[in-house]
Amino acid sequence: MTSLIPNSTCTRCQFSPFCLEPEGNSSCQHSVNNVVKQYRMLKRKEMLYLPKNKFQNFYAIQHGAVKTFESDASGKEVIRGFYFAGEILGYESIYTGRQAFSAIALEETLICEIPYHHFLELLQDKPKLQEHILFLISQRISVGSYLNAINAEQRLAAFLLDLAIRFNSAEKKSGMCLPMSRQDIGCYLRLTAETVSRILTRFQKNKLITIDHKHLQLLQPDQLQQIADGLS
Amino acid sequence: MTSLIPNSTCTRCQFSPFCLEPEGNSSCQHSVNNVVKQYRMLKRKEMLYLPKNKFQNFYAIQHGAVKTFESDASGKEVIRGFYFAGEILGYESIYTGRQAFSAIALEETLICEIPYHHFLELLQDKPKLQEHILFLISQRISVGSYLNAINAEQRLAAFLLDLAIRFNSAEKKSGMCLPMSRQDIGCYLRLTAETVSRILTRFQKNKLITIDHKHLQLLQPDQLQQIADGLS
DNA sequence: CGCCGTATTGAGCGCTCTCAAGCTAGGTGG
DNA sequence: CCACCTAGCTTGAGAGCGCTCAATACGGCG
Repeated sequence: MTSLIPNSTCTRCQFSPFCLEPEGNSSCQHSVNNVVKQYRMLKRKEMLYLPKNKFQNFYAIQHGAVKTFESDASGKEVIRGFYFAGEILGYESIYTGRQAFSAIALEETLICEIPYHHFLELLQDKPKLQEHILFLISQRISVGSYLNAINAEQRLAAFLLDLAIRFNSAEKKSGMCLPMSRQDIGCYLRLTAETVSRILTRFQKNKLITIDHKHLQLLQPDQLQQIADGLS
Repeated sequence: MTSLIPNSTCTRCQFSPFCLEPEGNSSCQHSVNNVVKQYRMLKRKEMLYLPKNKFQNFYAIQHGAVKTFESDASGKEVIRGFYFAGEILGYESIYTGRQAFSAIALEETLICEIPYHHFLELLQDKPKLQEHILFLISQRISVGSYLNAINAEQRLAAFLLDLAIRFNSAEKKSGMCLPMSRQDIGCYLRLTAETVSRILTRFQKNKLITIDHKHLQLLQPDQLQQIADGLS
């Protein structure tokens, strides 16, 4: 079992209560709870896992980005989620015991691998942590609730706002670098890449954002929120 | 704290591991774990809780049906979920500590009220139950994944199949009685009531189902599955 | 019986998709 | 350094699905 070396990402990782001592100083000794079995560095487009694989690990993203997807019966790719630094993959696979989807790195990505059985043992030892995992999975249920919005502008505006929240604040000011393609965004939002492109262009014309290939900056988040809420 | 009187629904309730003894006989003594604080009988259209209410309880449905919904910024009702006998409400509210939505009975409904803090205490006492709650919440994440399907027929076919699975098997053979309106189905599936009605009529013409007001029977579930999968 | 909420059915329109044609950026090789 | 290539992105034109609006039918209940 690899010792965890806490770093700047760890402090904003959803799993930090499981890895780090509550009183841990930021000069970062090894973690007390060795829940991380190993690290994995993934190159762009490298698979993290395949569907039907046995579910054995949670994966925490240290840096980088991952998408999960499946192919529907007619072969079309459906994106189920994007995951960024500090976020956890795996919750949705607990109940089947199998990976529900495929997961692939969108850019160079460092992953902490956390065996589920280690994790359960930790919960047994420290029942106080139970509440935290229930908190996290509860949160996961609401991810992407904006996908239900009726029209394309609403969904895309909500998606951009969601990204801004999930990226770290430094990136928010100067602009974010989207790790996924227009196609990916479209698959996630049930739109075509063309529609995504058209609406991004429209948002830019209306001075709501600047978009230059993968570089995105939100100029008027409040206005985007209005659109997301269906108020304009 | 009201003693739980296990009945036929309890055995197929998602929370039975928390209420009933593993070795419990079916002649049904009182439960050993008194997690149920009280029962509540709701009339049709009676509210179970309001949004922003403090999250304090899980609710298990003994019989009946409940819908959760919210009103978007422009005032339109958005249905977030339907819940039937044996299912649990509340998972999505753990992380905010507030009810995310409104919940209302669709028909006469009997509810078991399970205080969250009692529930957590039980988990501390019996850590083996941890795995079960993780299992259940994990399952909850995938509910309604068919909402992402592109077209109306796919979503509605998937919805009907989902209902058939969640209704008990006796009802499946003879047909199910839909507790919700066309409008509700539409709100849930991002369709208008008119579109729901038209497609149900089309399914009936094609001998996939019989539909007579609230009485629904699936004649060709396999064919519906094909439609849900986008294969026809 | 009459009322009212719900469901059905029809006609026309608009949003988003499809298909197709450029365009851009980045990489490769001469 | 530039010509070429490719993948991804943008932009346009036309088509179709599902929405809107409206009229009608149905059923439960007083």
